Amino acid sequence: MATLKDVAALAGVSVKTVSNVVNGYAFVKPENRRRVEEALVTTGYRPNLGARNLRRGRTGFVALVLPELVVPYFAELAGLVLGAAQEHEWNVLIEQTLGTREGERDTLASLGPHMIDGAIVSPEALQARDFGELAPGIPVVMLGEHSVDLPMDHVGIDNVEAARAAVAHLVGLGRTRIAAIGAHPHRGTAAQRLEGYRLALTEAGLPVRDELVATALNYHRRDGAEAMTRLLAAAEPPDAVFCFNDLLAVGAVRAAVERGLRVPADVAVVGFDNTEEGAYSLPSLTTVAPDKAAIARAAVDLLRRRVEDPERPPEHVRTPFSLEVRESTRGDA
Amino acid sequence: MATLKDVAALAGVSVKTVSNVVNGYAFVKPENRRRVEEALVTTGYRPNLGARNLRRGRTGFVALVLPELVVPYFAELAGLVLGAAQEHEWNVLIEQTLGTREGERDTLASLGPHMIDGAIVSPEALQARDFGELAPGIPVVMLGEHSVDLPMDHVGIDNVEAARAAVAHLVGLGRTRIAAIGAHPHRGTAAQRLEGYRLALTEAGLPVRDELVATALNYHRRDGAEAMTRLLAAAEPPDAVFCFNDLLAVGAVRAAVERGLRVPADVAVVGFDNTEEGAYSLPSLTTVAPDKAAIARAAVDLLRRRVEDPERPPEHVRTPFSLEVRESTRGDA
DNA sequence: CATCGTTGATACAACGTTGTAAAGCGGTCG
DNA sequence: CGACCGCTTTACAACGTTGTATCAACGATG
Repeated sequence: MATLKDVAALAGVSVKTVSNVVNGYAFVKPENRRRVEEALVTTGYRPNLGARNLRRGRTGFVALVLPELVVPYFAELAGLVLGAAQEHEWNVLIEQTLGTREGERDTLASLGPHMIDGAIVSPEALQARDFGELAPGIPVVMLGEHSVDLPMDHVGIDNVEAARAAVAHLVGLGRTRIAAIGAHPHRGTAAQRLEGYRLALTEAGLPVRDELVATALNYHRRDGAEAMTRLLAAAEPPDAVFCFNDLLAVGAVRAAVERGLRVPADVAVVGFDNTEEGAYSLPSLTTVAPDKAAIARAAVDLLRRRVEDPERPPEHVRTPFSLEVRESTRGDA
Repeated sequence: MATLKDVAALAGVSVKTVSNVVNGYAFVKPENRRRVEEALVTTGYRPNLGARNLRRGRTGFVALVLPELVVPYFAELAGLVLGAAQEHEWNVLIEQTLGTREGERDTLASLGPHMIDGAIVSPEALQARDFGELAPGIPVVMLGEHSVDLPMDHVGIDNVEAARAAVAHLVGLGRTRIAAIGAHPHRGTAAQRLEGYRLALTEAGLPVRDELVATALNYHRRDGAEAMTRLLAAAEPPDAVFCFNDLLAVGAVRAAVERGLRVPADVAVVGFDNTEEGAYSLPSLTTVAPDKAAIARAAVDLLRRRVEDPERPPEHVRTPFSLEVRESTRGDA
């Protein structure tokens, strides 16, 4: 591997002059610049980023900390963050926490204060406030969970509003026994979506029944199917279900169909996340569609600004969402 | 951020002694060791990996280069590679090439010979042999494409055999007009799966008809739907389809259903990759199931061995696969 | 008692890069 | 003609870590 020293020797100049050429320093005699550039090519020089970063104090790496890549929402988001980071010449280190508190702690602890310039974190089990302690001094942007009182940068949609819109849509279809799947004891976003659900019901003059709220400890397809099965076993089963993510919805649809029900005729289903999978499933899923590209862009941008100025006041960015109405709530499925 | 120097000052020993304690060097007086360990805790010392790696020549990073994370197969695989790498104390840097030749070139070039100890690459557009030129000296393990003549480590299933098994299954159901979706001018795996398809047909005494082989330039759901639509528009439409991945299969199923056909009664569908999505779709997908965990483990393991001994002869690891039979080819959907 | 090996600690250099300070050069101005 | 300025280049130190060499103290061995 060629180093600056090798290039300098070949071009007959000092190491620093080569460094200057590489970094675009203005005052280099054209003759020398030419010679150096030639030497750069013939040696195939590539800067040693480790050394450069040691000197500069920046590493050029950001961590993206998320629960699991098998969840399409996170996979899609990760892809977009990768793209957005690339534009800022950042490399992205993806860490999976598997949603456990330990996983999230270990990840942040082992990441260390050195190898990354900052982190974009999608917390699940871990309380947001833990991050300040675990990763002191590391610029962190939070995704998803919305806790205005915390002094951290944050990007996300208005979960209460989004859930409300989704349930209002079901109300508009004339459904009266509307269930929710995805309640969770510790997840902030779950609490918010549940609140939106309750709000929408109350506004429509419908009762909020506890037996129509199903808990899901994970947000996988299996959990959606299990929750739906429980709901359908009740004396008065729901005629509509609002699921807190698309995977739960896919599982719920499958469970309903396996019991011989028609979607949406017998039970309408709404998901959340607008994953591609939901657009092609049978029936295709009506879903809350957050602007994932906007989230990715905002997160990377926020992180960049935070790295540049650690003292700036924390910012909360609300990204837009829309409701994508498809077959799972439309008549013509 | 505390450095070795700070810890040394606090403990009243030299920097090197602290380094020795940190690295588990045996001969340190118990008294000093105690003092150092205490100082390590109170300062909250974390090693600067950049500096350590600069010195050691290893970085502790591996790159995972793949087309796109929105493709569930790659997302699932990435998750497994992350886990396997963690066991070897490697951090994983995920790079998306978007399947373009430029993307793959740029990625490898920019990764540089310095920041990573090695790379696990799932090539798509790029020819395998280009890698030797682009990333000279970087240990690389290839995934998926199987080209025995290349002197590189490689992990993958036997694509010809797998495709043959899938098509043989359709033959066994009594289907006679079996189509294939996913032919591709440049992809090695596509060629192999096509070969397996042809083999199975020939073995069954069925003709191989060109009009039943549909090309797909990408392997997304949309491409599967489009290809299926083309196939169904023919004078004699197929009664079964073998798709080269699950996404194509999902799209194909959707297109068939939209035209009023029943799956599998009118047309049976087989996918490839055994993504979770296919297990929950309606109907659930019969699919070729590669052992993804085995692939991930083998790839990381191969890379570790290659890093340790760059001179060892290249190895080709065949991982097992099975055929997961589900509703899309079974009667009871 | 000289020699040796073991245990324990340290100084120094080096990894490859870049910021700082400074110096060499030529020209212009007072 | 000396001072000063702008351009160009360089030597040096430093980022934080670890390998090598060295040194000191000590007990055991010949």
